[in-house]
Amino acid sequence: MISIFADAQSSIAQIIKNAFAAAAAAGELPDAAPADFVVEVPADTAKGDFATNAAMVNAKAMRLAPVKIAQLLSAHFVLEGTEVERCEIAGPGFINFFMQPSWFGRIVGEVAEKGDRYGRSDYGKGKKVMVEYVSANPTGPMHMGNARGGAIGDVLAEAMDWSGHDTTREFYVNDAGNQIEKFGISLEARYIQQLQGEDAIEFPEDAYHGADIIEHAKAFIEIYGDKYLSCDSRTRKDALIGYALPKNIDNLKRDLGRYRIDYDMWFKESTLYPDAVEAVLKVLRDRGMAYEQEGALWYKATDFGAEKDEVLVRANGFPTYFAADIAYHYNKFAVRGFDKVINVWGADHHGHVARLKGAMDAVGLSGDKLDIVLMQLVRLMKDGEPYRMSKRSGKSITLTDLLDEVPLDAARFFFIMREPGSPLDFDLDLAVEESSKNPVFYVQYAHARICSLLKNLAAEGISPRPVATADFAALTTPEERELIRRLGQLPQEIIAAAKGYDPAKISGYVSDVATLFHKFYTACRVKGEPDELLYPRLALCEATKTVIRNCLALLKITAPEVM
RNA sequence: GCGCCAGUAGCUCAGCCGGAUAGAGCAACUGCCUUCUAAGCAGUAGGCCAGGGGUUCGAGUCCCUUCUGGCGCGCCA
Repeated sequence: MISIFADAQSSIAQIIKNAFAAAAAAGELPDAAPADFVVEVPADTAKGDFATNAAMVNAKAMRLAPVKIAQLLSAHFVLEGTEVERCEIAGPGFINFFMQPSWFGRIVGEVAEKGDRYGRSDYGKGKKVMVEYVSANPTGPMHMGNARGGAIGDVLAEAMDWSGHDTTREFYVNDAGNQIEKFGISLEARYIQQLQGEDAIEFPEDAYHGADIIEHAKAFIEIYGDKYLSCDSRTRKDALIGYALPKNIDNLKRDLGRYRIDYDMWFKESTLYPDAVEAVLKVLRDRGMAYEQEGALWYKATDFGAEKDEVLVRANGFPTYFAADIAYHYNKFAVRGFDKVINVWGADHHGHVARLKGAMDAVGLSGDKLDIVLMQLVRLMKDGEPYRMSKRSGKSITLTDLLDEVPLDAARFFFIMREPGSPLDFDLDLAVEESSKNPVFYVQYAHARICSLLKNLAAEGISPRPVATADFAALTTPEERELIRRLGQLPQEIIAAAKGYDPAKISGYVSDVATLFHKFYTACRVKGEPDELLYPRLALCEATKTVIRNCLALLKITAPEVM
């Protein structure tokens, strides 16, 4: 069972199906399987707790007006023994259902009973899932895109975990290949410049211009001096890389840790060389998916619908990034046995999606098990204008800069508020301002308000106590009913976020709960009410607190008791 | 040129498998604190859902097309 709320939906669906069968048996409706219908929460909740379009979707096939079908169906509804109190036909043919008061009481009871675990489900049935995210180049600090990818991937992984998947969080460390060579060239140039002056060597245009490279060179000189000036370039670069790369990786770990991201695995690309890469190339050759041409080894991407083939091994003998990536994903599936792998990538990598999925098919695995969440890049805004980093100074806004200026809770919430596919403008001015306009404060405020209320009542010797389901019948206002109905949906919302790869569902849901609580708080008092009203309301406050806290825990955002 | 994503209120965005009067936040204006936190609530104003065709009982949602914006199409990663 996922939740009492979900049970109600399926039980209503069953009532409708039974009615279709009964109406058919009575010769009132055609004896055919009814078209798929939905049981959902109506936009206007005054219309009912649930609504179905069952009559409307069948109007055409059954050659009857929607309202007529609705009437025939509702005549066959068997509501005895269910928690549906009544139903009515409305609008163009909707059937609306109203639940019994005890149903609302059971939801509050469910939240209280499950506590910290309310929202968890076994929907994923323990399926082995990996979420790989950020995987920033270890050649420098992380940028805003990494910050967004980090929040999205991390919350997605949490949603997977909460919805019953065996979840692994992974960072792929690109510590090999061309960019590391470029890293070495950059460090070498700065090293020589530091010792012999700017003019001693020209700094390559396509090398890394960041100030962090100079810092590394200086620190390296502190330890080794000019010892590596006279040796050959290869030895010098290797020494510099060997010094700076582990430092950078440690910094990545430190910065992400500060951002509340802890990985289960840091997977190094370098461990794929040479064995895993060669092995996967052999698989491709054996399966006839690779061929030699002009001294390079090519992958027959065209066999999988691509416009052109792809190089696996360059004419100079070095494998491409693509070859390593195939080996890496082969490892994820064939070696480590993941049922599903989700990669969070910047939208600028979308050209890579189809060919990597195709390559999984080509090596005899299934590209369908690999899903890529493409995330539009972040655009920095300042004074209402796009803010571009200075190329000359090489300075750009890093994740560390961001966290120095913006509260962590706000940053995490901000980055997942928008669905991954929408571009995100990050307003630097607003970020620096630590504005209370940020929706995260709104949610946290609701939590703090509940805590304060509970504290005040405790001071008067009143503390929450178990309330019999039947006693929740006292909660009759629309504000109370709407809040409870929404609380009941948490498990499904988390499943929806996991299923749709959309962390924004969680932030949207918890904002909704906060709104409904604030409305309830304005409309209904707790303190000073007679016991038969006070205790059910107190239980509702407790349940709301639990739901908000659980959502914030999932988002890795703090739930303050006082604001 | 080809491909992917997007275009909804002044701004930033929701809108689930096609359904009931198109929603929220910010900005503007008006109310609500002698009673549990006003970082809140209620209300007013603001819309040719980019344009045009089509499918349907019904389209912001599906199909075609045009326009606009972002990104991608390396023996880069």
